[in-house]
Amino acid sequence: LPVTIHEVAKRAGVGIGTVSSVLNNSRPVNETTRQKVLAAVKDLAFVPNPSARRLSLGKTHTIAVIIPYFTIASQIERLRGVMSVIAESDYDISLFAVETIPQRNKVLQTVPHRGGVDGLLIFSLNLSNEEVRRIRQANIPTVLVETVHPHLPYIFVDNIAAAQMAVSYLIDLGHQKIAYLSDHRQDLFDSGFDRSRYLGYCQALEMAGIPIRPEYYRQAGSTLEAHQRMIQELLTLPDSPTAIFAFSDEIALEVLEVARQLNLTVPGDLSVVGYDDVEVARFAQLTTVHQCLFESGLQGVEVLLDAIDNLENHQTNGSLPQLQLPTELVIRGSTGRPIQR
Amino acid sequence: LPVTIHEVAKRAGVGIGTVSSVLNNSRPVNETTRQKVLAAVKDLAFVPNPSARRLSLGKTHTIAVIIPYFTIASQIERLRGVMSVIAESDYDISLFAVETIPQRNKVLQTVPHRGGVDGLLIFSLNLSNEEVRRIRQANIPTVLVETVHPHLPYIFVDNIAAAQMAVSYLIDLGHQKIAYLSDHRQDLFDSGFDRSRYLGYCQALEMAGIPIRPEYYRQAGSTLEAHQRMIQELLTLPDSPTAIFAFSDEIALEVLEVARQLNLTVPGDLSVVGYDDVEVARFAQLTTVHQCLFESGLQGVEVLLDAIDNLENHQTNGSLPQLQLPTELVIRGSTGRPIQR
DNA sequence: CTGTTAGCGCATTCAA
DNA sequence: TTGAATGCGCTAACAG
Repeated sequence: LPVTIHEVAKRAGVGIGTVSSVLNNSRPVNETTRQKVLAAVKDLAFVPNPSARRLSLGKTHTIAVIIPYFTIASQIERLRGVMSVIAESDYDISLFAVETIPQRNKVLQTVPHRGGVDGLLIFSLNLSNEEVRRIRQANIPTVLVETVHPHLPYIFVDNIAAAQMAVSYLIDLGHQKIAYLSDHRQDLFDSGFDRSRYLGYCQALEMAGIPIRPEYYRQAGSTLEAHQRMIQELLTLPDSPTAIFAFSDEIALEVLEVARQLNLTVPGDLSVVGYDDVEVARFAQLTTVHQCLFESGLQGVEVLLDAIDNLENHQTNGSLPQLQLPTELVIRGSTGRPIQR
Repeated sequence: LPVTIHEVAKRAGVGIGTVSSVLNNSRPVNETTRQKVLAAVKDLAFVPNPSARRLSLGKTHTIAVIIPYFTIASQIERLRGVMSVIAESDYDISLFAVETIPQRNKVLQTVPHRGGVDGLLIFSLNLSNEEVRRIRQANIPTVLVETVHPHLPYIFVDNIAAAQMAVSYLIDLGHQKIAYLSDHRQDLFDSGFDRSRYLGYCQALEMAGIPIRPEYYRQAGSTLEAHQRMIQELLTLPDSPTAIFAFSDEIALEVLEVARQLNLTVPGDLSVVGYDDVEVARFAQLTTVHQCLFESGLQGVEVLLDAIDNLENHQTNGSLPQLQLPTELVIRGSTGRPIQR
């Protein structure tokens, strides 16, 4: 039932080569015959078969996007950045969300080798050297977003510096008792963000000569209830913190919620800093670390599409694009000077 | 550089037909030669070229998912449902997020006709009869999720009934002054949810003999600030409502926030009901309408994959699967009897 | 049981 | 400027 290039050619009274030429502007065509072809194409509502094009051209016009932590708002924002440039290109997105370790491994083993895509965009996954070796061997352009590897292009945000900036700000406000709230749920794939941010937290404390107190480092519970309980414990410690630096806005908002339940005023009794600057953060008056989420996805595809072009043109660009995106501390109402009690 | 089936055949000392047979179990193969082929495949790390398979089979093994309102948590949850079954199948997902009307129209015109996918899953978009006609003419299996059309299969939630249930619950609690908070941001594509839920709200009031007061119907602002101001206006009305039924959990949470700023107690001064039952709703103790988000996506693909199979086997299943998923009112701490002042 | 051949629909080279 | 022929890599029908 689907109409092919042959039927168009017959209808226009030309050869299939001419039809192809008209459709792709691949060679000059006499204006008269050109119009005949166009008319036939329109009459028959002809659309070239993508599978045939792909086989003939050796190009899929598709990129794979591999995303863990798919439910997290920040990931979606990155993906939106990707889609914003893809929508304007002639590429499609093939989506692979990974939610478990086995799934992660399976996707990473198969997708790069199946030849179903022209390029790979990998979000937030720490790749082993072996995995990177196999990807490079598969000779498929690949760009990392929100994760790094020395042998691959990446778009990255300096989590350590950002965390340090946030905590230093709290210290400058006069806080000495600052806790760090991690979220081990987000570290299912050992992405290392949590470690990086904790490192930045420690560095800031050290620079200020403030000792690091183990009871001020807390991992999130896996259930909402466990999580809430953990926050309560932290806030009702004998020597409870006056400020909290949270792994994410989501966690920070939970802290605000628990603080309310405990009748703690914010920022009077407790200052809270989040991370990500998702939309609700603004509404909740949450001081937070803004990172260029949309932008990171956008830049990621752009680097990837460039890499694909370069591969086609056999341009072996020597240096890998490894970009670092800036972060910014957005100061709102959830932080202030500590009140001495 | 990529290895083809011919090289495998040569290496195994057999014909390409045999290699194909082994790989696809398409016909019986002698166990000895079978092992030889498998060995060659492994040695050469052969992976069949998907483009070639697609062309030969006339099947892309890909489904398109068209999604508006991509940033909304409920959409992501539906998409997760889709991916959960796709991950276990041999299909891939091609993602089309639409954020503007022109984009919506372009995607709806091109994607069904390009032949790049075996099926279409369309979320939350009201299709015109003309658009449906063209889709059916393209003869590509299509399933609607969270929207309906008489001539297409769909997975749907009865918004009217759900809203009516929620508002009736508030009335049963003793509320008479109940407001409905819409979100016109979500209605960029005229999806009609807003209208449906307002209709259910009106029906519940009418059934209870409560007059509908226009000042109790509010549209959300486009900016967060405008939105907040609108909520404030509503809550500080001379004869302000004692209960609010919100279009979504996101809006309901904003109401809770504003109520706090106005020193209104919940549920003492104000009862709030949301819609969607997203994860944070549980944490915020929000009474809300739970709908089967994950499930709706899951069922959507299953119906779609069935439709694709039926198309291949020329089984013209007479009746269109048009399923309605149940909703449930989840009662938490944000609702209670009104306090007479 | 297995090798060979003929498409799948298109882009592109080679003649004309 | 254009038509005809070749190949992309694979599946499936055909013939042995």
